[in-house]
Amino acid sequence: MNNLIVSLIFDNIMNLLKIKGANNYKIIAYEKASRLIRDLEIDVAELIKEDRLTEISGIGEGLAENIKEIVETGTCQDYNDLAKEYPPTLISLLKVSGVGVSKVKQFYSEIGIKDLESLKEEAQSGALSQLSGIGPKTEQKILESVDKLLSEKNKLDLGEAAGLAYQLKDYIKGFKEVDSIEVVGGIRRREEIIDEIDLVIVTNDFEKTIKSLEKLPIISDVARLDDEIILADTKLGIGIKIFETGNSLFWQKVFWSTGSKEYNQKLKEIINDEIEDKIIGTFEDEQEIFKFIGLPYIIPELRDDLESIDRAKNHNLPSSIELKNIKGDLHMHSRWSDGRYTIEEMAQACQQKGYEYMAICDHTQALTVANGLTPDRLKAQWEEIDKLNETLDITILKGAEVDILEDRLDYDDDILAQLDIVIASVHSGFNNSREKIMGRIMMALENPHVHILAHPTGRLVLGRGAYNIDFERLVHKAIETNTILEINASPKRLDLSHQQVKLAHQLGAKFIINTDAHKVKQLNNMEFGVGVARKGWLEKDDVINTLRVDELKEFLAR
DNA sequence: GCCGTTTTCGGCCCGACTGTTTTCAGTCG
Repeated sequence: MNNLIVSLIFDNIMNLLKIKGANNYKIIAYEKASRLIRDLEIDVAELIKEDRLTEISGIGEGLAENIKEIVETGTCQDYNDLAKEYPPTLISLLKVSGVGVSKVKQFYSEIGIKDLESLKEEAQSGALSQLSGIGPKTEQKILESVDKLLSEKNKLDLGEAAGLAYQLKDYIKGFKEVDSIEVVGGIRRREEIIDEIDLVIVTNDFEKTIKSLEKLPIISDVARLDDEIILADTKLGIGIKIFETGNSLFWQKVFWSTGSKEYNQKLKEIINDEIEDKIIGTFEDEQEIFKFIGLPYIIPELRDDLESIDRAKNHNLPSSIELKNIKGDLHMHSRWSDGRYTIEEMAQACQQKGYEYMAICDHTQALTVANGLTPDRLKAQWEEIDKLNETLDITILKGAEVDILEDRLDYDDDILAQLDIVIASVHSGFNNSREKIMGRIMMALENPHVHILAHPTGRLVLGRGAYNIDFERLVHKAIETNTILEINASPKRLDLSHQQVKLAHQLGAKFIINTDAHKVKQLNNMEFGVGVARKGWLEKDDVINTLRVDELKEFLAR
């Protein structure tokens, strides 16, 4: 539980150092350390105990001292000093689109703007465009972005929220007085944006549990709402709601706190009073509750889609795809472009997951910022893949994530024809007109060598809207050209969304679930992609990376 | 702030493109 708070404070230090205008390498050092600590498999407290912090490359004496201080006290002097100089609320301004360090400094020093609220006021009054370098267009753009950020305040994407929730679950599980705990609510339903972490616990000492929670550095405040509910605030902004219940009612509580409000209302309509009165016995699991009320089991992912209740009544629910059905991951990067691990390291990790196959799809030459591969470097990469295929117990496919440029793909057809798998995607011109961006995507879909359209809409969860696309037209073209639509499993993308998956599925599209991993750890994001597929009513056969390796090869050779 | 030494300092370093503004800050994977 310590890693998250260390990472958070280092992020804050990094941002305040940027605003202060500190040495860039110092900033990079904090940024890197924050990432290292966040991705660490074990708790930093363990490393401190064994005096091994500085064994991590990137953590020196100075950072190690700060880490120790944070683990002991929840903060560190370096951060406190910076926070005295610059209000930490300034960091939120850096997220505003069109605003960087220099504008934050300008806003703060010239008109005292120190948070999103005051920036909104000044932009609304027109005071912003009076400053040098800011015109009415920038002011308007800032205002729009600030409104969006304010509406997203204290919300996290599914990946961050679930990461925190799982850590909390593990931590609370260790309390002696706690018998059972489960993550429920939006995280269990696999909502893409989470505004509250919901947990159900069975504890025989409510007060003691609250006291233990208060000790956690990531938690800023714990309060008791009533006999059954604990509310807590976190330093990540998101709130936590903990439902306390007795042992005999644990699964009922899990059941009722998983569905959305509207969903539970509709469910109650079909559960008559007589049955409801009887749902007080002890159940072994949720399956038993569904059996008791006379419905087939409805997966948590569908418990905000009212249609699933009607379909359940008619015994017409899908046989939803499961994580264990996934046989391989076909979109990941290596050090050849902007990934952080070698092909061998990625392959070993995929092997450990029990995958039969994987594909390395590094970026192509136009994406210079991501060290995209020229055809010559691509061919050199093939030699490495050939060698690994001889020794490893997993099939590595040769692929590329080819950039969809203005009027062509980033590799010629003769190169594309030699690849096992071709993924096409847009990484430029996000603001193209509908006509232009659709023309580019249509061109890619029509290319016979392209198997997959990756992150088809370009949206970022809590970050950026989709390109200006005509989604149904895109789907129809994908079906016509036998191109697979990607469900990008990165919780920052979840692109397609579950609503789009449901629609495209109805239209007849086929899908693939890929992680787009740039690091070994991101291969774990597959569960979030599968969540989108389940929310989108998909079954195993709708998703091509559930095929066995020989079936997949046959499919790709088409 | 970290690292690696020709061991106590010097090197580390995305960069082309966009858009609004009038010279440069912000953006992208």
